[in-house]
Amino acid sequence: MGMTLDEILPDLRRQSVDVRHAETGLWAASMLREHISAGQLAPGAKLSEEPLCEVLGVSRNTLREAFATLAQEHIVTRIPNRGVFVTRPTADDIREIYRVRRFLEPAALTWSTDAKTDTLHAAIARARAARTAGSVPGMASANQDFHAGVVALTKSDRLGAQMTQVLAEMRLVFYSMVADPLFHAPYIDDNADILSTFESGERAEAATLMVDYLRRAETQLLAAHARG
Amino acid sequence: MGMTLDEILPDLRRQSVDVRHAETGLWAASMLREHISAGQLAPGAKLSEEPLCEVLGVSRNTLREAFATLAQEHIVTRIPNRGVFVTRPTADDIREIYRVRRFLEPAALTWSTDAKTDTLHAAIARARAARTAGSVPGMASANQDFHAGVVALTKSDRLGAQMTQVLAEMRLVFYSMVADPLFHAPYIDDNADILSTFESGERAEAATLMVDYLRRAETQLLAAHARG
DNA sequence: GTTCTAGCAATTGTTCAACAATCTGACTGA
DNA sequence: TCAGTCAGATTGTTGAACAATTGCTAGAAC
Repeated sequence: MGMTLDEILPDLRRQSVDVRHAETGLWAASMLREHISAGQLAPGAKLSEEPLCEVLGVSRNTLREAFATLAQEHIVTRIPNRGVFVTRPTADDIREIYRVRRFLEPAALTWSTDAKTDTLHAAIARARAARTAGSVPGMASANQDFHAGVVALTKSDRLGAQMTQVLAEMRLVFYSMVADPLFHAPYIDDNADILSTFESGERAEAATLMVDYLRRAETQLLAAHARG
Repeated sequence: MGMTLDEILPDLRRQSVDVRHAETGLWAASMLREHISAGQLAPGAKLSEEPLCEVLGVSRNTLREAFATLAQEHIVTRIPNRGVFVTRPTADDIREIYRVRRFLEPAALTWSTDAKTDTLHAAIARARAARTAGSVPGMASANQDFHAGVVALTKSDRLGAQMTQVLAEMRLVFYSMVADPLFHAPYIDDNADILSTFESGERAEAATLMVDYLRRAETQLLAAHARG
């Protein structure tokens, strides 16, 4: 973590100057969001204003607009007069994340009017492929796609956005601790079970399975988090 | 709508200068949020930067940070190079609001571990009192308290925040049209039914009643919105 | 009279430079 | 060893400046 921002973020600078006379703040926010989600900016890392302005090629005021956006998404934590840091999730954060998921995902399975499960099947297939290939990031990504897809069944932009946000925080949880590389592996079949139960029309049962799955995952993550 | 900001917002100026060397942007945001929620800034109203800076006693940069916050809450709508306006909810917005509520509220009734219903009873009592007193704002406010209280059963800050946000948008919906003064009156008894069913332990039935209630309310609001 | 266009004024988007407030860390003196 | 204090760095906020965009208006063309 002793690397400078220039070393970590080589290609962050805005290429063309005329990217449009509006939304530079949102552009900067999405840039940072991307790099944080990809793990290039680890939890706890300090985002100093001046170096970041330099790297991004925006002014301090614009950068602060970006910080305001990311802080509201809980991706970044602002400590007054101290600075902005990539959020390092606490045990309470993990509990809150799963609290949200235990309402959102079962609700989607229970009351969604949509039942197009193509993307869900695709996500599971991708997860299985990643498992046989031994790709941990692949499994993690496919797993997130599955659960994002479940909430997408609601057809609600806002619930989808909230889920996206929560899943981004999940990535921070994984980055902030040494998680078991095989964490996702056993859950792939759980997802498949949930999906087939849902497709058979037993929605209440699918929701129950989902709650159960989420409880187990939470417990396991909290244990790993406690270990360090 | 031809009034100037100074006429509408007489007491918005920051009183003491030393309110603390941090969070001025959040302070400005909450100031605007309050006045919008209270209806003193009607949907569609333009929030020009320069006059507002004058009235609030903050700089344009700080005000823009506040705008970024409010825009993310959908309280305010930003049109590039045109300005910031108090959101005027569309029919689609209403549908999205109720889509969110139809997942959040039944989910809270179904899977919340908490069952403390004091605040819910209190809200219903307040609604009834407002009804006999003929106070439309009183009924509206008590009704919102009830439904916010339902989601509060989840004990999740984020779901609570999302509900708060959605209810703020509901206020904008009412402000942006001539709603039937008796809109809330018949729903008070629905709320009471839902609560007693929930307390009897029939959670699934309570959730069903809630979904039904929300569908009826949505339909009625959409009709009113279509009329003008 | 209508439609199109050029150009001007007003407003937003963004940057820059400055200063105030606060934190950090190191140095001091018991 | 341990408080106190003092400079240096960083954040919070401001005001002014300039660039880009929009909307309006006054004519020009038909």
